[in-house]
Amino acid sequence: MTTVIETLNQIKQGTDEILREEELRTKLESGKPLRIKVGLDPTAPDLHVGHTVLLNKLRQFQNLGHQIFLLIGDFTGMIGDPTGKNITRKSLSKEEVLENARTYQEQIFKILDPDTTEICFNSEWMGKMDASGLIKLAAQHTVARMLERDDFHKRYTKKQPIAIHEFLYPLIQGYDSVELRADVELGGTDQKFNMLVGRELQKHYGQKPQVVLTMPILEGLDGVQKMSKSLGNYIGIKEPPDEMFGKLMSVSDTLMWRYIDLLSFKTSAQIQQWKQSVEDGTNPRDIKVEFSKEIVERFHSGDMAEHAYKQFVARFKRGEIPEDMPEVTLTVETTHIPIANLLKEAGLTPSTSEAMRMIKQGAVKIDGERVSDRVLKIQANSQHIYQVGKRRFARVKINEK
RNA sequence: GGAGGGAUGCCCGAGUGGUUAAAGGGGGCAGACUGUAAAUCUGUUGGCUUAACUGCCUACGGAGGUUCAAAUCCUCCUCCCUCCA
Repeated sequence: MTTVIETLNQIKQGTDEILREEELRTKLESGKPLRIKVGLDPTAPDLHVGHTVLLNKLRQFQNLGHQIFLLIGDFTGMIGDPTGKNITRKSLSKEEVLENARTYQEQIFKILDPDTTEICFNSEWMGKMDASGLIKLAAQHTVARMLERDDFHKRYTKKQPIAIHEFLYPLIQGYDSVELRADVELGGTDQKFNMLVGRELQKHYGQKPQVVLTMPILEGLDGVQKMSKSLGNYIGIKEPPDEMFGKLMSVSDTLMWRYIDLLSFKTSAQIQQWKQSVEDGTNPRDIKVEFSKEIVERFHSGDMAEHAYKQFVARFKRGEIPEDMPEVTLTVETTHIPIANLLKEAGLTPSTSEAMRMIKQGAVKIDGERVSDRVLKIQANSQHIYQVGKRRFARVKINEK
């Protein structure tokens, strides 16, 4: 029989902050399954490894017998979380929201247990709320307190615009906690403010305030901004093994420790040992390989992880041509096609000008042979392997019309 | 309601009539090197085209106008910021 203290310690591991810990303890002591809320943005159905930091924590709660509520913010999606960009998002249609939700489930149940996961939409109650309800809700908070929120504060002091409706976002998110009667809400550290508003609102509506649990946010591949699809610095959990492995390997030697801390299931003793061995002269690359294999195995399989590793070595250490590559067939009007046009048509470069540049820079190879002639014509009825840079390959077949 | 300031390429940001496809930085891409798609150094970074930076097209919030010539001047419009009320 594990004690509440042990459970609490287990939950605390890897978290950024728990507000307030005593309250969580009291809730756990009640012995009842807790209602755990987590909010999701309906616009980005592609989950990346950054999300899994949070999801793994949710899974842990499930393992302890608690109930997860995945709240899809389809109503709040109309506002868009004010992240410093004053772009008004276009609202999604009902169908799009449902479609996105379905994609979410598909991915999320790779980690969560469907039996104790409930999916809900905040349009359910927000769609019904009328203007007077909204005013009542808005009356629960003050402008000064809103401006305490870090990014509002920054924008305000930097004289950047803040639209009134952006203030509604935290209020609605907070109100969701009221509707769900949440005991605990989980989110990234960037959600702290919104989640705290939930506590306030729950008190106003006569509920016990939820415990707010924040998880660290994983930086993207650039090591600076948070991992997100829109910034293109992410590793998606659905990505093919080779791609996933490569991206993990491209993480810088310093950033890799952050990834390991947040994503690896290795014990902290093991991680400590890794750090020590690098200090003693082990090549960080070797640790990165170990770690990358672990992650690829988690989302694919051990065999695929091993295979991805072998491919990686072949391709980047020995400069070999990969096994799989896209096959493209082009049909040309004449007996030949200029190389630059071919590269564009085959999708290896976005434009012919770019193709010209790549040739000039020595990035283009045909069947492994570097191309230096910018005006090279490729004969029709031929098939070759074309390469641009180290990572773009295609087998292109040219037919004459 | 009044007064003033601003909108430039993926992002930030110079540029106030011509040599501006537009300085500089960031990011991206490529090459070299290597221990990896790390780090570092170098190059490159609108599109189509040509033997050739050769020619053409598109571009400085939007629409007009002045001029041989406009990102730069004028008019109107849209959006944003500041101060006053």
